[in-house]
Amino acid sequence: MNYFCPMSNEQLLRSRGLRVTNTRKAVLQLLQGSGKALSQADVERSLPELADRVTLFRVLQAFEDSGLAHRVQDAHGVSRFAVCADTCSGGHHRDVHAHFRCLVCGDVYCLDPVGLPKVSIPKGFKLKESQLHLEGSCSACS
Amino acid sequence: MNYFCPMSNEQLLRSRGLRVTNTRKAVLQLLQGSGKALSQADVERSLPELADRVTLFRVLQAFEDSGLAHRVQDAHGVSRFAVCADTCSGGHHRDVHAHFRCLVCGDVYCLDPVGLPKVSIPKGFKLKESQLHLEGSCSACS
DNA sequence: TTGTTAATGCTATTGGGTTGCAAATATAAT
DNA sequence: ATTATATTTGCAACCCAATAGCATTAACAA
Repeated sequence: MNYFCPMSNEQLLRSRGLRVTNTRKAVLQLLQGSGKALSQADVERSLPELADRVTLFRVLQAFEDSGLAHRVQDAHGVSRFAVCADTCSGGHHRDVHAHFRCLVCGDVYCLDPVGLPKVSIPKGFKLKESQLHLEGSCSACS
Repeated sequence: MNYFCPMSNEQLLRSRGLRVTNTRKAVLQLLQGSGKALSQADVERSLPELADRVTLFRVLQAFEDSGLAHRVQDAHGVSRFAVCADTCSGGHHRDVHAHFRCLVCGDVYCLDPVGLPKVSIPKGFKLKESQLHLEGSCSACS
């Protein structure tokens, strides 16, 4: 069991086959430090002058592709990114993601995964992944 | 009990406080006839020359606002619209929507509402609505 | 240190979503 | 039926997220 996993951000990036760059380290650190999912615009605002918009776009995409972070859409359909909870244990992804969207401030929070409710899927359909989206107001906006 | 409800589209529109126009009738009929949720682009493709883009945008928005249809986002965050299942019984909206997104063709299907799985919401958070998104491949794409 | 491969910056484009305002039209009032 | 009023529509214009192409730069391996 791996109770504590002091892997550095550099190791983390390398373990996913990503080269270590300033931009990636900074964005990864920002995502780790934030308790919520961040949009690209959030990153640009938090780290102005860090890198070009397109670069940030590709960095976030690379994080998703490599399994370092996952993508979730806010109430407006804009992509937000959050580091995966099981970062240390390897590429093992969860099947059911749960998120809470605040309809007032727009913030998106990751919740603990939950069990999939009994749903009857039409014949011939293949289920790959499922997400639960809860909407309402966060503690600050309630 | 209202086992059969032969309300016309015009009555349906009027019952929601919407004026009856050609565009609204056509879009409503299209949504009713389609087994899946349609994006504005889908509507434009199915009914070219029917109306201006902005008008379609507002028609779909009016349908959502009035409770005639509900909005669901596809895998790319684009809004899609589907007529509410309980059209006849009035404005009574369901709390838990379930949808299936096909990751291959992008189609979105409405599923029967399901019970909400037990989720622990952080303190101070207020839950208003919840949606379950299942992703995979539909029968045609499997 | 050098060669190879990946990452970045810049420019430019696409597409969904959106507002403001004037013209057209559905419905209510007469 | 006619007129008055409140909605709806069309058009032009705009914002922003998402992305492709390509030359340049930087990371890493040999």
